[in-house]
Formats: sequence, structure tokens, C-alpha cells
Amino acid sequence: MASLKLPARQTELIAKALAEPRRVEILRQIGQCDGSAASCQALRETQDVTPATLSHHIKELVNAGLVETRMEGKFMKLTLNRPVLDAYREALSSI
Amino acid sequence: MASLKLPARQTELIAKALAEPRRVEILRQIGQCDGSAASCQALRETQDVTPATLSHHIKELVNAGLVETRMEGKFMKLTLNRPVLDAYREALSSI
DNA sequence: CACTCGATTCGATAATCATCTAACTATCGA
DNA sequence: TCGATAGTTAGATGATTATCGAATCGAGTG
Repeated sequence: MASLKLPARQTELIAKALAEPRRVEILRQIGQCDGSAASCQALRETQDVTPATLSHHIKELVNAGLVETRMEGKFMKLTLNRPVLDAYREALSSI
Repeated sequence: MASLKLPARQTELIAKALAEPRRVEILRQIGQCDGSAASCQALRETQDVTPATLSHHIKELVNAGLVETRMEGKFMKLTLNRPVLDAYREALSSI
């Protein structure tokens, strides 16, 4: 507990982000690489989508605050923002 | 913990159900009447939608297993299925 | 500089879905 | 039995959005 408190708007964005099974899969894969970071390439190999679609999903996840990205040269590294996910779970418990 | 384990399909339905802010509001109102049950009328007064739309949202919530309904004469009573909501929170923590 | 490769952006398409109106069913009370 | 009220169903419409191909951008490398 003592999770951070999410603005209502962000809570909605997270809910929408999680509504798409493919995004949950992506999120799960990112979460698996704990400590280190997932690479966008690895996602492309696992998830069966075009780069354009993947880019779109990643944007949604970042927009919801669930994922953070940084560029390493020309490669993108992704990390799960677990505190935000936990805060969302907490928000659900207030229902 | 020791929540029930949701089938993947149900997890998706729940995520989709929660993606609509209006449904979360409905769910919250149902959850508020704890112990007793919310009436569909009360929802109609609070939520600013037509009966048809409300009926549709309730169907989605029931379909996801988040809400249970029973008829009392011509009135519908709704209860939040909290174990299912908790199980979904648990599913999220496995990410 | 030219080329490659990872990722983004744009525009189009198709699917999903929230919402409404209107018609219907069912239950209760007069 | 008639009328009112609670909820559902069907069909239409509009908004959102997942997806793709193609063009583009940017960083590294020859």
C-alpha cells in the first residue's frame, strides 16, 4: 500500500490500455525482463505485428504511464513502471 | 490472496468492461451499496443515460462476471461480485 | 556521403462499441 | 383487464481504435 494516487484521467488511460489483450502481452513481456529492460526488437519478434502497430501500442502504454522508454543508440529500451500498475490495482480496490 | 483464478477469457472481458469510465461509475455505485443491493432505477437516476444504454452496460458487467443480478418483482437488484474484482487485481499483479 | 536498420508518422480501412429511438415483454396496481 | 412502469431487444449511427503499407526520420557504419 501507500501507492501513489493516480489522477482520474490516468486511471482511465490505464484501463483502456489494459483492455487490449495484445498490449497486456506486450506489458507482460516487458515486465518479465525485470531489472534489465526489454528491447523493442525482442517485442517485434514475439508479438506478431508490424512495426507501425507495435509503435502505436507502445505509445499507448507510455501515454498511460505504464511503461518508460529510453533510446540506446538506435535501439529502444522499455521498462515497466510497476508503481503505476500497483497504483491502478489500488484504485480498483477502492471500488 | 488466495483469490480465485480467472480464465484468460474472463480476464479480457473484465479489462474491457473496466475500460469504459461510465461502467466503472456504475460498478462503483453498485459497490457502494454493500451488503444490500443497488437497484437499476437508482442507477438510471444517477447515470445520465437511456434505459437501453444502461441495460447494455449492465449486460457487459454481468458478462464479465463483475456483477450479479436478480429480479425482485419488476425491479432489478445488482450486486458487485467482489471476489472476481479481487481476482482481476491479482491477475494484474502477475504482470 | 550513401546505405542499412530501428523506429515513427501518415493516411486509409475495417472492426468494435457506446449511444440513441422505437418497439417489445413483463409485472404490478387500480 | 387496462394502464403504467421496469427492463430488454433490435437496428441505426457515430466515434474510437487496431491494423496495415508506405513514406520518413535518425543513428550507426562502410
